[in-house]
Formats: sequence, structure tokens, C-alpha cells
Amino acid sequence: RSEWERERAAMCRWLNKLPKPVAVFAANDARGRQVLDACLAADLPVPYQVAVLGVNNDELICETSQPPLSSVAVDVEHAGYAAAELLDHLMRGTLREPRLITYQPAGVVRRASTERLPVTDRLVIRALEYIRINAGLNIRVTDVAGHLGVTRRWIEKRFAAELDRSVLDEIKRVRFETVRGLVSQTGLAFTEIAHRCGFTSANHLGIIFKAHFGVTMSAYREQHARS
DNA sequence: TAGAGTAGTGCCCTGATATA
DNA sequence: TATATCAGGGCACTACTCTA
Repeated sequence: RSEWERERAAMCRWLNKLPKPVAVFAANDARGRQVLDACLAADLPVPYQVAVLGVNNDELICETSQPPLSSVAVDVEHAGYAAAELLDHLMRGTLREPRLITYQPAGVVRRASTERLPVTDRLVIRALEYIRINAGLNIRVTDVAGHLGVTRRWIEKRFAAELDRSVLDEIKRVRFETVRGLVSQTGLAFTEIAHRCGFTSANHLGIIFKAHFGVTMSAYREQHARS
């Protein structure tokens, strides 16, 4: 077996021993992805029993992980300037004594791996996973129930007992998060965003976007382009 | 073994939402 | 804006489990 397979087996044993729910802070995104891999192998649902946070915000790793990995974004631009300044002092011979340079991280980029959902019911966890993956396909509550092989009435009651919100609320929440991300982080046409997120038209999406966020999609995009 | 409690389901009504 | 569709919740019923 490969070295990683042996290490993953050890990581699975370690993860299984930890009290749940638990959060794991990985030294970097690659390591965070390995933790996610071990959780999958150990049948530990992320983020419901194990939350995982990486460092570096490597978008390729974070966005292609399953679920997407939350990560601490490092302020590399600031670090580069600080290093260049230090190098300049060294080259000029103006550095009197060694000094430690520290700088703040740019922030935490939140993704699904750290979403705060204290859920223990396996059926509800499966429903949440299905919704997270398929919310953009205009799914309905009956689709979620059908996927799980239970009735709508049953999944609704289990949701209410476990999460204090309805199945539909969760579908809407995930859809709006997707819409918000596409509006603020891409230059996609609103028609395309509406299509991708399961809305029949950009007009209709615009109406409910404003009702939900209090601003039009154009204004929201403009605000986030400036910030 | 009978009764109590619980889980699961279907039916139906009301209100909300999507669409033309 | 009217209409169709869907979600949510109450209620009743059945099946199952637990306990005395």
C-alpha cells in the first residue's frame, strides 16, 4: 500500500477516537484535503460531525474538495512587500538587528467544510448533502424525500426536529448562497446566473433577490466590486 | 398479553410562491 | 393579476416497541 494509504488508515483511527462534533485545523489546504479524504473513508460526515479548516486558500484544492474546504486566506501581497522591505534593508546594510515580521491573514474564506450545523440524524445529513449538491437544479422537497426513499411528511418532521427549519428553507438558503456567490464573484450575465440556479428568468430572480437581500443584483455586484 | 407510547404515513386544508 | 402548483402543518390511522 502507498504511504498515504497507511497514513490515512492511522488518521481514520485518530478521527474516530475524537469526541464529536470536532473541528480540525489543518496546517495547509493539501493537508486539509487529506483530512476530508480520511473523514470520507471513516464515514464521518463533514461538517456535521467533523469540521475542517485549511490554510492558504488554494482555490483549486478548496473548490474541488468534497465538500468544498474552508481556508485561511494568507495576505501574500502584504508578505511580499514586507519581505522586499527587509531585503532592501539587508542590501543597504541598514538592518541593526534581526527582527521578526508578522502580518495578519486576509481572512477566513468560508465554505461547506465548516458550516455550523449540529446535526446527528443520518437521514437529515444525507438530505443536507443532497440539497447542497443539487440545489441549483431547482429541486423540490419531494425530490429530497424521493432520493432518501422516505415520504415528504417524514423528512419534513425529521428536519423540523433536528434543524428547527423546513426542507424548503434549506433549499432556498443554499440556492441564494449560490446566487450571491455568482453575482459577487463572477461577471456572469444575470440571465446565465438565473439559468444555472434553477430560476426561469432573470426578471423573476431579480425580484426575489431584492426581496431577500434588500438590493438589486446590479447594486450588489457593484458594492462587492468596490470592496 | 394488554395497554401505553412512539414512529411512520396518508389525507386534506390553508397559505405562499411561481408563472403566464 | 389570476391561476396553478407546491409546501407546511394538523389530524387520524396503523404498525411497531416497550413495559408491567
